Parts: sequence; structure tokens; C-alpha cells
Amino acid sequence: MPTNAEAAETFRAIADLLDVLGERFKPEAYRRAARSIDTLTEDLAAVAARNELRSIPGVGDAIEAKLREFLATGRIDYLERLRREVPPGVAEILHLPGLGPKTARRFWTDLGVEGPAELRAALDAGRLDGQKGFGPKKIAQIRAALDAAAGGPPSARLPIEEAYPIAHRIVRALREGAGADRVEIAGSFRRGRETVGDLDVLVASRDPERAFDVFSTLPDIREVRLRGGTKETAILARGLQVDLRVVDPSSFGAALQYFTGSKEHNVIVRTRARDAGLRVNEYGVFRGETRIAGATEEEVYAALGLAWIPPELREGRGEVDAATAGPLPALVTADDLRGDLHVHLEAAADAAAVERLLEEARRRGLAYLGLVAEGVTAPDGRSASPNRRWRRRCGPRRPASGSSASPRSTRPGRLRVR
DNA sequence: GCCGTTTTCGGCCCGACTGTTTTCAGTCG
Ligand SMILES: Nc1nc2c(ncn2[C@H]2C[C@H](O)[C@@H](COP(=O)(O)OP(=O)(O)OP(=O)(O)O)O2)c(=O)[nH]1
Ligand SMILES: [Mg+2]
Ligand SMILES: [Mg+2]
Repeated sequence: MPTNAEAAETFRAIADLLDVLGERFKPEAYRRAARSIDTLTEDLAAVAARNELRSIPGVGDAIEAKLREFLATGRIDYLERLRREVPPGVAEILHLPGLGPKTARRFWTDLGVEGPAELRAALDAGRLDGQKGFGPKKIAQIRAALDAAAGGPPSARLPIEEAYPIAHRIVRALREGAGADRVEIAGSFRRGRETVGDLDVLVASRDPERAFDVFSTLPDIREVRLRGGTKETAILARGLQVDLRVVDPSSFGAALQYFTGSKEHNVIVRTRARDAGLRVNEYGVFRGETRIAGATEEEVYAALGLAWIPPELREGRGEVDAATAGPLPALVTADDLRGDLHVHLEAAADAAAVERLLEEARRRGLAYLGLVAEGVTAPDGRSASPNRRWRRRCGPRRPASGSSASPRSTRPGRLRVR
């Protein structure tokens, strides 16, 4: 049975090919469906079994049928047909940063370029020189993008827990060095997604240049990809992209709303606003030329007749409708945690370390803690009882409950559980 | 291709940056 991720990937492939064929709106429709599948919290097969695929935002008749075909056969005939129409390398060109559907299509149809290797050959032969829209800088950009792509695939999405320390280093540097009123991580990180494709950092400041200077000289910046008056994009040494946006403090709420997304959420919010005769952008909510909100997220949503929406819900899955009816449900927070059953003791941990852990747990309002001590079994398996080993290692404090698992020397692969 | 407290047809968010352009197209967030 194909996974949700494979289904989403397949729809993105369809979107790419439709894009280079010059279709309008359809590629976005397929991408929207793909992102919607990304945010699903159960298997597509389960949704299909309940006959509820159509309830997924962005899934209509045509995409539902393709989803069913994919779940049943692992392939989509429509995609196979598109693949026969478009050489595979053309989609690779589309994926080069800075190049898009218009350019990939033009290379393919005008120059007969069907992949990265042919594109490089065309560049070397000077076949792009004099082409309308291709000056020396653009040509250099394309060459650099080809070189980067030859060095390996673009870096994958990062689990959010791996993004945390990186994000906090950047935030600290900007808070300390950039004279910023506020610094927040927005984007998928703030929405609490399991993985992030990049880091989106928002700064409130009247001095963007100072923030950009601090940011550009962070130790692990590999490359600054673009820099203007309000935003900068850089790539970190490990390949992670960081987008920095700087706005005036009076726009901070609107900018945080914009930069937190998701894109689907933003489009729904902005469409509603437009229907109500308003305009929403990253600077505020406007009636005509008059700004009626902007400093805080609460006032931005309130100006649109909406309750504030927790970032974790901003995926375009009905939360905006729910926010018209009144406040949204309070989400579970770290304060709601009653205990932690997965705490590993470090190898050197002793009784004092256990006491420190308990103290920290109490400080966090936890009622219980599950501790795991590894590697405390004597190799012959005939050591003292688990209770005795626990006391030797962790001191006199008695666990409320406990168990021990050790390899059985006489029956390889089996555990002795006490 | 999707969708509907204006619509079942006709729209589909809004703005920044770059390179190339003399007013804008393409790409991206
Ligand atoms: N209004 C609007 N906002 C957008 C659009 N694209 C991106 N944004 C906003 C919402 C996004 O959450 C935010 C950051 O963009 P990203 O491309 O980094 O997306 P996001 O962080 O949501 O996901 P990611 O994990 O980076 O793939 O910028 C767009 O097309 N329109
Ligand atoms: Mg992001
Ligand atoms: Mg981003």
C-alpha cells in the first residue's frame, strides 16, 4: 500500500510536468492537493475506505479518482502519459533554484535542451548568448545552479527537533546583535510541523541593514542567495535555507501572520478579506489606503472578524471557518504534560543526577518520571537483583514501579525480563 | 483542477528580489 508521502510526491510530479507544458492553475491544484495530503493525520487508505477522500481540501472528482487509482495500483496513468510527453531531464531543470517552468519550457522547446547536461553544453557553446532575457548575470546564475546540482541532491527536510538548536542560535544572535525589537521563527517551525523545509526568521526593527549584517556574518552561513531592502535568503553550511524578513514594529503582527502561513491558510484569509472589501498583506489589514490592523496577530485576525488562530491549526483545513464562529479550542501545551516516561540516564549518572532529574521534573509540574538506565547488567547475567543494581547505580530512592530486561546468555536473542 | 453566506461558471492572494528591461517577466516567500 503506497504511503501518503508517496502519493503527495506523485502529485507534485504531475504538477511539475503540467507546469512545463504551460498549464495554468492545474499545477497549483495538484500541489495544493499534495500539501493537503502532507498534513493528513491518518493513512489515505483509511480515508478512502470511509469514502471521504473528497473531504480533503483540494481533492475534487479528478484527483479523488487518481488517488483511488494510486492506492489500488501504485501508479497513475495520467502521470505515465505526461512522462511520455516530457523528457525527464526537463523537470530536473525546473528544480534548479532560480529557474522555473517558463525557463525550463523555453530551453526545451526553443533550444531542444532536454536535461542538465544538455543545458551545460548549450551554455558552453554560447547558445544562450543573445537570447532575449539572458544576459551575462543570468547565464552565470544558471551555471552556478548546475554546479550546485552536480554536487548532490538538495538537502532534505529537517526533523523539527534538529532545527531547534539551529533556530535558537540564529535567534540569539539577532536578539543580541541586531538591535531588534522582536525576533521570532515563523513558517512551518512555528506551526509545529514534524519537519521543516527551511527556517523563516522574522525581525521587527527600524534598521533592516543592521539585522542583515549580523545575519550575513553568522559563522555557518555558506552563501547569501539574495538580499534586498526587506528580506535576505542564506544557505547554511549543512545546506539548510534560512529566510530572514525584517519589518517595522508597527507591521510585526501582520508580518508574523504572513510568514507563519501556511500558504493555504494565507490564501483563505486573504480571499475572505478581499470578499469583505479589505486587503491583507505582510504590512497590515487595509481598508482602502487606511491600515486598520498590523501590530499584533490578534488585531489582524480581529479586523477580519476572526478569533486568533493557534499556529498549529493554520493549515487551511477549516480553521478559518471555525474562527468566525468564536474562539478555537485550547491546544495541549507543555504545561499539560503530567509526566515523562522516556528519560535515559547518561552513562555517568549517579544518585545525585537522579535527584537533579526529579527536581527538574517537579519544577516542570510533572507527577511521574520514567527513567531508563542502560548497560548496568553484569555480562554473565548472574549479577545482583535488578533492585540491588538500581540502588547501586541510582541511590536509595525507590521507584514506584520498575522492570529490567537483560540478554539471556543461554538463549541468544532472548531477553530476561524481571 | 477546485470551489461556492455573492457564483455550478468563472474566478483562482499579494508582494519582494533579480536581471533585464524602458516598464516588466520570472521566480520565490
Ligand atoms: N500569501 C502567501 N504567503 C506565502 C506564499 N508562500 C509562502 N508564504 C508564506 C507562508 C509560509 O508559511 C511562509 C514561509 O514560506 P515557506 O516556503 O518557508 O513555507 P513553510 O515554512 O510553510 O514550509 P516549509 O517547511 O518551509 O516547506 O511564507 C504564497 O504564495 N502566498
Ligand atoms: Mg519555511
Ligand atoms: Mg521559507
